[in-house]
Amino acid sequence: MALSGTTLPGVPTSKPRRSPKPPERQRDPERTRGLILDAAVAEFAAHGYAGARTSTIAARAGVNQQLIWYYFDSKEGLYQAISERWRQRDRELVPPDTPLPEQIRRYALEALNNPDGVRLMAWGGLEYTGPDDDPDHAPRGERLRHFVDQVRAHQQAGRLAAELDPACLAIMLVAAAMATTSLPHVIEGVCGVDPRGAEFVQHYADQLSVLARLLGLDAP
Amino acid sequence: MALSGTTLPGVPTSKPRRSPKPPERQRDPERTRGLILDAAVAEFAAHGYAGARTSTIAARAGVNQQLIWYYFDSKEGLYQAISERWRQRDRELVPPDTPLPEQIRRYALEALNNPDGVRLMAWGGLEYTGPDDDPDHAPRGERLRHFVDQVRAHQQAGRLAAELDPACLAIMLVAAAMATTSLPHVIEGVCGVDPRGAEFVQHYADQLSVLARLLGLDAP
DNA sequence: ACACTAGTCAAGAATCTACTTGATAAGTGA
DNA sequence: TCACTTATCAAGTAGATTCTTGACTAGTGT
Repeated sequence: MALSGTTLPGVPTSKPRRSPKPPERQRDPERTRGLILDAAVAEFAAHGYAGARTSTIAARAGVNQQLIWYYFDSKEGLYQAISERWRQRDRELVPPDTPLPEQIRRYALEALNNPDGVRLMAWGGLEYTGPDDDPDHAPRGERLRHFVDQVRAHQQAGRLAAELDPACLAIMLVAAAMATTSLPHVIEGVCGVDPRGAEFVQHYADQLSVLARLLGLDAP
Repeated sequence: MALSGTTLPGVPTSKPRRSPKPPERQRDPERTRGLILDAAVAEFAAHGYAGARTSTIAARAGVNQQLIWYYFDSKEGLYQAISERWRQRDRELVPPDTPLPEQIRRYALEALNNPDGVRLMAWGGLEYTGPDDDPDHAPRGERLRHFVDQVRAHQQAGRLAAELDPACLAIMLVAAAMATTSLPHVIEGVCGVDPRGAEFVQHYADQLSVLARLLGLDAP
């Protein structure tokens, strides 16, 4: 693949085909990488993988498009890189000893605090093909199993109805917590409000913690 | 734009550039339209609007690509057409006088009976920009408001906790009902089962109706 | 000083993809 | 039977999009 000229053999073109002043930026690889990653998060969150455009990412980052390939090899590589970074940031999301209704409430509030992250998670579900292509699979599973364990503990303590499968309940709560992001069309249709506005999201998050309490998920 | 040849002027090429036998199918416009629509539903459901390819749709339908433009004008027109058809099919989904836990259960079972429809709804949420670009907006709102009314009736009859906002609860339930479709990566991560398999979907749907009953949404 | 590497860029190649064009066969009505 | 419309097809075109090439420049070690 490393052949020099593709069509014409090596005519040593010495014409000065360069504009006189390419004002190159101050070099800072770490910063450049970060700019691209930030722009990529925004773009992938907004349009999903298929809808995202590398040209838009480069423009948003204010760098030359080629740097995407220099740093990340491909669009796919860039996508992997942002979920990698995601995993690291996501660890200190909610202290695990927080009461469950409050944990749930905070998850729902992520729609305000971290809309891109929630959208990435939602896109991930629709674009999901199987655990093998999902770099975030194992860590996410672990995080959520801990949540399920807490639900189960409440059940074993007799606060939550015995008929409920803790894992299913956890999934329902997570899905419900993401609704302001994943189902804005439904919400706007039924309530007529801006489903991503602070007012509604806060109200909705409160309601979700009420639901959790009604089910018996509050502290003993 | 309607100039004939772009690069070369009109040389009346009379060369027989046609293969001898294009074995044309039996003509049946209604059927052809239907084939395209079916293929489009599958493709849009699988990859979303941006990820869908008109060439794939035509191939899946077994027709010439051009027929998409002949019948639907554009990719966008085709997309509108499938949501139009959707609206009609969706009417007789669940009889409105069914008890709420059972309604919810059936919604969750749509993941098995009509996976493409559920996925289209999920894509719609992420691709949603506002009510104006959403042809399904008004009818969906109406359908769901009716559901909310039923929830409210239970509340006014004193069976559902007064603190809960019926609209929010309805949204939570709908979001939860879609989880096997919208969050397969989460489910597989936490349960380790195939989130779209019949076994899990049925279990999950049952659990959802249990939840509805626990909240007081069963018949008086 | 100076060679060497890593970071940046402009320009384009290769490929994809929605959409067009023009031809032609199948139906249709007089 | 014959003009005319409708449905279908093969072969494009235009423009977008991912990725490559080759040149150039700012740092870095010696």
